[in-house]
Amino acid sequence: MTYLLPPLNALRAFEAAARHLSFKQAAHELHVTAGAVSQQVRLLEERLGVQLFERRTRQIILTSAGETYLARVRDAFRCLAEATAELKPEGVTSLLHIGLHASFAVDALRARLAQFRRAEPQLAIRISQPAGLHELLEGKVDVVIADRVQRCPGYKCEPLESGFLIGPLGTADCPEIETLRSCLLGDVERAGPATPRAPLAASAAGPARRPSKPFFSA
Amino acid sequence: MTYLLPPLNALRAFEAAARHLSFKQAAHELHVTAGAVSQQVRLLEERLGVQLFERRTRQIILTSAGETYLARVRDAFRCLAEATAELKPEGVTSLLHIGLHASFAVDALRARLAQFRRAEPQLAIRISQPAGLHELLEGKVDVVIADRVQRCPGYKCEPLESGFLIGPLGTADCPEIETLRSCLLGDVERAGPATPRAPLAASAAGPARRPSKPFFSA
DNA sequence: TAAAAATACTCCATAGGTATTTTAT
DNA sequence: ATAAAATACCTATGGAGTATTTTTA
Repeated sequence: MTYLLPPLNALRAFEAAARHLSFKQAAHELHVTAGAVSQQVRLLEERLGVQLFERRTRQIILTSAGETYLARVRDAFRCLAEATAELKPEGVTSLLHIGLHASFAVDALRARLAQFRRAEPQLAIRISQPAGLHELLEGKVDVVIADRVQRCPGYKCEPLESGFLIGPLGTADCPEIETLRSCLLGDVERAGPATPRAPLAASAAGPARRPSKPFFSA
Repeated sequence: MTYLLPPLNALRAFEAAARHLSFKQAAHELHVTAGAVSQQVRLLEERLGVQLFERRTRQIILTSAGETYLARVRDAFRCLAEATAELKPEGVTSLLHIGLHASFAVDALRARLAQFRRAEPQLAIRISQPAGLHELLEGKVDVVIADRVQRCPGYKCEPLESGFLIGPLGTADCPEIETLRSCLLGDVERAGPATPRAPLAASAAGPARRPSKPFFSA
């Protein structure tokens, strides 16, 4: 009972491209370049030996094979996404993974994060720096703290004193993130003795491209 | 409508490991080492923030979370595998991708392959060398010609004059492969003028680990 | 000419290998 | 003593970036 599967990452590229009928838009969604999507799709087509798209100038359209394939691939992905989403409740956000944009000094946030820890003592916290929208999108972190934001469709983006807290839309499910925001804003009363509030350091560094390493180090 | 998916390759490792309840067996199925599977599963668990296996000595067992997850992941994979399998008929084996083990000289097979081309003139053929079970399992080639075979569960393995032709079990669906085997054996009459038969060169080189490059070069 | 896709490189992050350690049978 | 899994370290491949070309609206 061993499944014979095509390259799964290429499938993702195909699915996104087919949904948007555009390599460029797919690339935007996946946070990669159009060239990467083009490559992956071509790879998939070669592997399958089936043409999935018909390339017109400035547009792509699905072949009939591509159309039927899309439907089924999409079902499978939805299935995986749902299964994954429903898996979490098991450990009901016992770990909050916070991503910090490169432009933030961890030290400057230390006091406020300590406050947050006291407010949510049962919650484990992990900090990763640098982190950007990438990491959020890929599920590597649960929230990102950044100074500036370009575009984050599908995400909730709330202003802080200086910077923004970007998290998943369905924050209703995750009150801890609201608490985090409160702590970062400073208007938390119920959280132990008031600590002197260090100002948020927000220097304007270039956007961090990739996380250097510290993900999942522990 | 953008899906949030965990690393898909790690999912494959998990699925195989969960099915076998063994990293080692899973590694064998996936043609990687046990360490690789171990890494991938750990990565997945960290990413999900959920323990999927309980590690005992010399064995692993699924946590309840892992069990429910397995069921759904397996469904999704089956869905993908079926969709992919049913996709081919569209282009009804218009391209046969033949993998050649490193120990075979392409030149020695040239005459017989030419015979095969004449026998199946409508069929496009691609040759890749070196190729091993890997490439077959991963779908990079449709058949492999090798001199020796260790273990290939789930594959049809037929002897040639010298060496073996290894292909998918359901060869009933693919008469072309049978024709190929006939040509390689030499007992083909209906295929044009008889050509002098070059003997199969089968030197015993070490097993080729990875394909150097020529896959999908055209 | 503009805009999207194809293409040809270059690079690096990560998947995977090797070797070693751990642990319970 | 053995066999499976964990782990550390290193290598190499595949995926992604940049730059360029192609094509037609």
